[in-house]
Amino acid sequence: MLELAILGLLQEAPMHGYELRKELTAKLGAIRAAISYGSLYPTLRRLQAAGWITEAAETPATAEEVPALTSRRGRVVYKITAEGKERFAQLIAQAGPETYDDTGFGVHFAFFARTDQATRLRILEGRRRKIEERREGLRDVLARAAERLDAYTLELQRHGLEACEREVRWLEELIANERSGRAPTVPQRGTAGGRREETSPPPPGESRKERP
Amino acid sequence: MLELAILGLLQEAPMHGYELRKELTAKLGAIRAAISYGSLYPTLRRLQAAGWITEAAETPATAEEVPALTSRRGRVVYKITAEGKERFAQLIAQAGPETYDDTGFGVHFAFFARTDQATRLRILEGRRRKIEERREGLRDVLARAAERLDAYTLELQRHGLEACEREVRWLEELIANERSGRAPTVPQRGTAGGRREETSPPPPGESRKERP
DNA sequence: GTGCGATGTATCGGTCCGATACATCGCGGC
DNA sequence: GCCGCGATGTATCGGACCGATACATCGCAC
Repeated sequence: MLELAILGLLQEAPMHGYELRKELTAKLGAIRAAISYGSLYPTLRRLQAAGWITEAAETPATAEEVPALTSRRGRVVYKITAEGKERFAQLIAQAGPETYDDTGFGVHFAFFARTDQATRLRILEGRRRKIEERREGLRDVLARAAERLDAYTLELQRHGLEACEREVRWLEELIANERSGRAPTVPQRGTAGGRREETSPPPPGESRKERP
Repeated sequence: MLELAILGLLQEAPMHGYELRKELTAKLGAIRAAISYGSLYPTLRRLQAAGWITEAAETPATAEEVPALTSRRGRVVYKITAEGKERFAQLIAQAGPETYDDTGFGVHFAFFARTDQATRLRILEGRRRKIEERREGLRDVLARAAERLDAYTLELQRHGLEACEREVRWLEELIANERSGRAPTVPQRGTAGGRREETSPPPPGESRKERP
């Protein structure tokens, strides 16, 4: 999952680790907490070893002045390669079971602007199916095992059930939107946000802006 | 987290691994997918090594008949020890930062019936604070970086923001409930569920049923 | 009588996290 | 002048947890 996210971000611009983490946090903030360096750096190394990204160290021109001590560890800028772009396209198009769990779906969704419509639809429907299953599981527990559970556990289930129902509705709207027409904007429900009155969503036709 | 959940469940009744997993899934189904055996069994072993639980193998009386082949691996029933109960009480009362993330909060909440009111309040408020921070982060992104993001990413943030606002409201109600009176039941919003019209929530006074 | 789904225990490789360490840079306060 | 301090920046280590996999038993439907 991290691999996909990094490849996707580096496709927009070359970046160094710290920057990458900030962008990742901004893009995925809705679905997960900030990514840890303990995952980020090893993954970068892995991607580099596989040849999906390359490293372009920022040596400040006059480097041979300071031989060994202090060692001047400049920022390391990472850049996606042609193979990396292929890899990203492959990862974004193929949908395994992990594509539909909370994190996997979130990451895929965050890169929907670079995903073709058929895949978008497939992923949205897969996610809906998964949430519907979770919802049914919760309903079963609530209907069949309610007397075995204490009031707090019950309230937790009720809250979870409501969240499932809400997400299914959200997905329904997105799917309907996707099928006929474009633009992911779900009709304003008056509630959250406040801003974005007329922010006309530019038709996100497939994946414009292929080259940097 | 798994450690806490296992200790909590075993406090209600001795169980073997498979059963434990099912109960875990029923109790925590609202917050996370089914727990993996790849986590469960190693954790059981760890708890056993620490002395929090003991193993009571179900050897069917006539065991010496079959010496080595087929080896008859009966179900292994786990039982919590006195030290384990202490450990549980300690874990449930102390709240580190991990207590407020999605999984940690869910597990703690699921055992609120065995938690004293002061701790319940502390955890609910900590959780609220954390969600409020996440909410502010999302609002910032939406307000300040909206034009940098594509329509799909924006919609993801909007959905996440709404979920945050909803959870804060839920927590507010629980906190208010907790402060004055008892019973975690949030006033019915007509939506989800359908059942539970008059299911009078039995006053879950602190932790009744201490001994099995 | 035989296959097949539920029950049941267990391991292995891999992903990701949290804590920790350490170095540089700009800026405000004394 | 210089000192601390928060932001920037790279990096590792141990541990928690997952997904795939393997294997064995039991009951029952066909």
